[in-house]
Amino acid sequence: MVKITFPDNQVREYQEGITGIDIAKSLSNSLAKEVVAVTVNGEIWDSTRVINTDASIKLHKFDDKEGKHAFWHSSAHLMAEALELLYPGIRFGIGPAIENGFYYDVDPGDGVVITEGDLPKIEQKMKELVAQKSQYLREDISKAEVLDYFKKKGEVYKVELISELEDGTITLYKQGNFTDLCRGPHLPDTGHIKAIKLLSIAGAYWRGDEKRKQLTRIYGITFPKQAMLDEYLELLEQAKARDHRKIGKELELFMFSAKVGQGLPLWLPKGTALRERLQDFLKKVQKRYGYDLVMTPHIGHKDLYVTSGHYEKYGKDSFQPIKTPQEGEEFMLKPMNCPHHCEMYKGKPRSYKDLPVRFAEFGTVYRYEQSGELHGLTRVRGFTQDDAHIFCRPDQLKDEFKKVIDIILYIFKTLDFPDFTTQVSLRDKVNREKYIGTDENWEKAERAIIEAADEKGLKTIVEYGEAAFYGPKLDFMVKDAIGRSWQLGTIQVDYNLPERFELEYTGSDDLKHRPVMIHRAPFGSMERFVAVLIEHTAGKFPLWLTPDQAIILPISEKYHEYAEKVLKFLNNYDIRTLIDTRAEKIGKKIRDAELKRIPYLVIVGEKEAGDGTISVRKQGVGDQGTMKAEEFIQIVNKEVQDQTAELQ
RNA sequence: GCCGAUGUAGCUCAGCUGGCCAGAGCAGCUGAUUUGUAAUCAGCUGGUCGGGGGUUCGAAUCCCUCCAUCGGCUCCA
Repeated sequence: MVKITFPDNQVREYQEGITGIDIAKSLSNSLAKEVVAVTVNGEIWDSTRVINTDASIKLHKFDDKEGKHAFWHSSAHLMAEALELLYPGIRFGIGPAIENGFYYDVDPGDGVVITEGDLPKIEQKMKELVAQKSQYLREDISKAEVLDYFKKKGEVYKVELISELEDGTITLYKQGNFTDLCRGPHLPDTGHIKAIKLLSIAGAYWRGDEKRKQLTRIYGITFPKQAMLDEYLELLEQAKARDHRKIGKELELFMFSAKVGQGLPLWLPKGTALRERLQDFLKKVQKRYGYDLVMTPHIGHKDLYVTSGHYEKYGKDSFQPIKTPQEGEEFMLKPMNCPHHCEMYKGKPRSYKDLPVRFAEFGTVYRYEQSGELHGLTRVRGFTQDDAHIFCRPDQLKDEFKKVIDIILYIFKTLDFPDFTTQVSLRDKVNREKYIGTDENWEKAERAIIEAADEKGLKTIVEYGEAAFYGPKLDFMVKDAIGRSWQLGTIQVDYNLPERFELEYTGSDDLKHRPVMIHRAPFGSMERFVAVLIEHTAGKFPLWLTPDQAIILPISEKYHEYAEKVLKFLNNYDIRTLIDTRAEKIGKKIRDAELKRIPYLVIVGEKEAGDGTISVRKQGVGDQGTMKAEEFIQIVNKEVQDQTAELQ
């Protein structure tokens, strides 16, 4: 007998040779049908693998992370089996489970191209294989034998992978006629995979190396129930409907022009109004936190970036320098604001009493992003950072860091991003040559960040090796309304630039000291943030931010005069109001205003003109009844105040 | 930059196994209607079929090339 300990510490005895599935069966038959994997003493196993010792276990269904992983990984194998049947001679790279589904990188062979049009056919073949309910069989085989097997098959990618594994036994999984190198775990059989959707196809370099062969990556997702797939596809539809590129066009917020150049956003009047309002908001917050607003030009002398080190690191891949016609002096489009700010810091002698110095700038920068990487407003070649650089004494670092965290938390709160995660990026534990600065400084900075985050109650993930070469950082990822994560704000400690620019302050000891720099951008960039805000709100911006707060809809031309009066009145009270005087029926005007996501629709007709009132309709909600314009102004002001409460 | 796909009116899309003057809906304009909470009716305007080159008697349709967009890869100060 073996003793099996369950997650709730309950212990039961079973026969030796029992499997996860058997244990599940002993609890309930329905559970047994759903179990896809089992954690045994901390290791994830197939639910069909025999347990011969005492063990603590946890059963996994599709609804937990481990279960999904096994499910999708098995699905990747299933797809591979289908591909091998459809494309004889196909070679396989890797086929992992990912956050939403799985993919497999394949080399279809010379001259063979798999396109999206082929996906239904592959899906169909997978469904046929599901019907066969082939078991996933685990085998331990010696490395030499496995190598031999894959070599004979001509699986060059697998051979490469196996060669790098340690000697000894290697596990293979086999289902039907398909055998793959794999650690597992896998489903008991293919019959579990009830719903299949292959989503897209893309090129992917073998082992992520652009110098190596580009394989074909096929993305798919599967579920144990058709209804779950339908739900997932529905979510994708929703995401599509929220696409900031689509909404940005519809609401006339921004546009692109091939003639102006790719990746160079043009902010239309409505988008500009939105962005200006966001910037005003930030300016106000930053002013309160002791920032000084500065402005610097869009270009800078090449030497500036040679000094900062950026020229060496990024110069080759940037927009190339422009030259003055007479002297041939080289200037670069500003790729970041910090070097300018460093020069401003150097503009006069600084005393320890002056620190921290905080320079904030909505600085527009230009970076040569690879053409394939451009994406709406989230990845562009010209963008405006909500940038600031704090120059402080080392002893002020932690406090300054905490203040920046405060700003970011406040911004997230005001803009209604309640759900976010943070990541502390530290030096690599082993490989330390790539970092500049002394060990002492690094340790100080890393400790400052961790403590600051901790004291602010942030739950952080710590990632080693993710720090920038010049210092550790703290990144903020927000979750949007439909659960997607977006990387936004960042706070970075920098020992590099103060060194390179030889920044100094005079200490109380009358000696020269080197300040520490903090780079921080709560939004990252205005472009990126507006994109995230659009996707988060689906274009229904909060009242205080939205370009147009209300629109007056006269029932007919007869009430235009009264409507104009109301318009003037509302605008006088700073309610951003439009009017729709088209010869359309009220239903049409309402529809169009709703589609434009205008928060309040003000309807005026005979009744309202008669007794000097307005009829208010709230976007997405409906009729709010009749009231005096004064009353409406109060409602709007109250809502704006509530949304920006702590700002007052 | 790489792989694959796409590019037809301001927008969404049809036509694309080569062949009557390239179509529809919405938007726009004009007129009628004077309207009560998500699309009033009629008429009209509008297109170098992404640009260039080629094949052909004939190209939106086939080929080449460039540009842009989309999905990924790589990159991201």
